[in-house]
Amino acid sequence: MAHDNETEIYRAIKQAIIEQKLRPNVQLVEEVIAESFGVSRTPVRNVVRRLANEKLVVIIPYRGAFVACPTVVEAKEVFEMRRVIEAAAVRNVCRTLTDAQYRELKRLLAEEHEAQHRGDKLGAIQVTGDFHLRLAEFSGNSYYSRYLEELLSLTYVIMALYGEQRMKCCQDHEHILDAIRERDSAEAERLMEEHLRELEGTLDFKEAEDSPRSLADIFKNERLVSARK
Amino acid sequence: MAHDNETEIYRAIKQAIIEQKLRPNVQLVEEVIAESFGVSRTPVRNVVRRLANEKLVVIIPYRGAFVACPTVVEAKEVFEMRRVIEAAAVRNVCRTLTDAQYRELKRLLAEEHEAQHRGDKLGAIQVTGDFHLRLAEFSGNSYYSRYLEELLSLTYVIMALYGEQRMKCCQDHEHILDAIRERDSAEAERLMEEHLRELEGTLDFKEAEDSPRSLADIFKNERLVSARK
DNA sequence: AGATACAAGATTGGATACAATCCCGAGCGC
DNA sequence: GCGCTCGGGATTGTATCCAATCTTGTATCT
Repeated sequence: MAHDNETEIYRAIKQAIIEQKLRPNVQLVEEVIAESFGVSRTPVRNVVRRLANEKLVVIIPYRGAFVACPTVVEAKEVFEMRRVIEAAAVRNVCRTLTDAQYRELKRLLAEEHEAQHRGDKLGAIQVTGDFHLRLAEFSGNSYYSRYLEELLSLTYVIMALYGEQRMKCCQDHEHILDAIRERDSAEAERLMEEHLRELEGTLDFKEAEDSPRSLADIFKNERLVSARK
Repeated sequence: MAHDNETEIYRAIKQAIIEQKLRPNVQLVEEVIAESFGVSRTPVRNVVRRLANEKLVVIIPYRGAFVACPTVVEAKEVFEMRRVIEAAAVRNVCRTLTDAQYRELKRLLAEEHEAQHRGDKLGAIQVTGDFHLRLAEFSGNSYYSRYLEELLSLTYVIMALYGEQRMKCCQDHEHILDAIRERDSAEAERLMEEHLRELEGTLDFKEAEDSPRSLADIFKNERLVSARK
């Protein structure tokens, strides 16, 4: 597979969702995507279905595929799962981290710091995600990275929906990496969970509690408003 | 979606793999499956791709789809992941178990006991899986059940490959359920991890260490055999 | 005026036809 | 006899075509 068409389309759509070029609830019309990539609908369909499996888009039969719009409950599920998986992953990494891996993680933190310094929020978020993902990859169990990749994509969408844009977790990451370096798995795990809890804590679920999730919800609210008048 | 064709095909293939009617490394020829279901290749392709995402089959481009044949390393990854996920799930269940849920789990244990008593190994294994899956569903976080369903299917294949056929975990399950009933989350978690470790321990990785993993390996062995003659 | 029935447009879902790729064996040259 | 090349058969991958379904706009009836 020299350079796979489907993979290319997959990455492009996923990236567009992550970068918020494709906002939640936006419809992904197969033919439009197909034309813009110069292929037929078939591979696009495959990619969309794959994204649906990862819960990044929602398919409504005979209606279309829409960028997912996670509810507050779903968002909390994602973060809980991340805590479970990443805590276990970081425990593993404490046992196995090599010097080369440490340097790479250190490099990512530097990148993150730099991106944050020059105000590149999108870049900072991406690098942050890469840090977590790389950590999971270093855990020596492919499932950690497989599942985390899915959860990370959803995290991006969730942060776009409910998040403040300022991130201040650079310190957290350094502390985690230090603990790993010291082989202190209990502390590393604790820091990781705390870090993810903080990240979840920066989200504003209150205000967006009744953010329109589906069109039906929008109509429901409309009716209530006019009934009250 | 009254009764979805694709879901039906998906369940059938998955069930066949679980029941070992489709053994590891067997090729899933799209047209054959399509004909036996009276549909075209299109929905079959979708199902096969989905199974590939779940690592239950492996797709080799322009060659075909084959029932997965997990290596020893992959098998250990699956069990490690199950420990992480199910430990967390059972912790949650300790906080939220209702009477109705308890009765259902109790009923599953009775079914398991009965199936084991009449020597229905396949049925016992299935019910055992249902117990674990139901537990995950009761955890209140859909990701536990989503991921566990995937890991369970792979567990079936792994046990078919490396497993002794006798299972003796009925007691384990009852102890776990008791601990949950007592709201003793630490104990329940410990028992669950121990149970999964025991299950992994019954597998015989040594003997099957060099079991053929891919078709290429099979062919390689064939050649060696004929070369030896 | 409001509601309902119907038709047109748009989009997806599935079937079919064709192209691309791989495996394998026969034939050829050395 | 051995290796290489080329062609046949099988299977997957992609494009295209038609059917099924949903949405929306319009006309008609009350």
